[in-house]
Amino acid sequence: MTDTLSKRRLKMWIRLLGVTRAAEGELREFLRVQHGTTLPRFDVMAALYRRRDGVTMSELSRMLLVSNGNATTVVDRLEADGLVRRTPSETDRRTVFVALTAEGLAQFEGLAAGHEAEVARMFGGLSEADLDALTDILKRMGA
Amino acid sequence: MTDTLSKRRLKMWIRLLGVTRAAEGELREFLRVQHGTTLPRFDVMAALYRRRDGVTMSELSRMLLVSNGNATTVVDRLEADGLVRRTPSETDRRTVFVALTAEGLAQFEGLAAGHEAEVARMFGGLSEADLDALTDILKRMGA
DNA sequence: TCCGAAAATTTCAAACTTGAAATTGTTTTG
DNA sequence: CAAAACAATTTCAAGTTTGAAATTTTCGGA
Repeated sequence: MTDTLSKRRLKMWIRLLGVTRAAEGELREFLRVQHGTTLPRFDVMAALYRRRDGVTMSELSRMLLVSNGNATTVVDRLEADGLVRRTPSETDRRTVFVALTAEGLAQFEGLAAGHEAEVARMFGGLSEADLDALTDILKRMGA
Repeated sequence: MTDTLSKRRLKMWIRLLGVTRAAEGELREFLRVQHGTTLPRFDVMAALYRRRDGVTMSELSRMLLVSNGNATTVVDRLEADGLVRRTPSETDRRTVFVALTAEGLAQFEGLAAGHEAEVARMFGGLSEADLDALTDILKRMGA
């Protein structure tokens, strides 16, 4: 007796969640042990590294798929640690731009190589064909 | 100029994380709006539904890939709401078994169908061939 | 047996996260 | 123009999550 299509989608989702959580756990441990930082802090810094000239708080929370309130607290902490800077917009007084400080940029560059190596290690079992197939499917899932 | 293999793995991971977080967000909203509950509560109840005769706290946190302390907190709340029951082991006084109560079982059965439908809806764009390919790759990622 | 290692769970502080409400500012529209 | 609608951010309470430490119990070896 084979599963319904709906049940197969559910099982796939459970497996996807398992893989993702396991990988997140390994990255969290890597960041904690090797660099004394956390995944949410890394995520914010990575987003700011990708958009070097600064993003608004709203853009940031959309990029990371977290709530505005969450972005505020993580940025608060990074700002208190001098890794990130808030700059009010000249043209719209509601808006704030966030960007890495020089110190934040330096710290992130120290993290990024290790992070990439860790990800490559975790998914080292995937061939290039696997990567192609997976990326293609994920693109369609995102749409 | 093509990416290194390592960079391609990183991009795949970022995409994977995005898809997973977006799907989690939709499920969270579904559970909140339609059923007044949360994802962590659902996850615990689903694990207990799958292992109907009960699991230890340690098994539970291993199944969900969360810390022991986290499992304790969520189970505490579910227990206070009468949806879950703790039973001390007869043979090992360190061990506690957790199981759904009748009320918890009934509530979960009301949730599960909607949850499955929601997952099926989110991933409706995937063909059976996609599901096969994805499941195969995810299995190898887990190992 | 007795003791130290290991195991199961809880406790705890700190951080993270959400979603709603509050605040402040901008834009649209009657 | 004034008011209402809309937008960006922060604040807040409640819940979630982690990782380490504490507690209790079991187990293995001298």
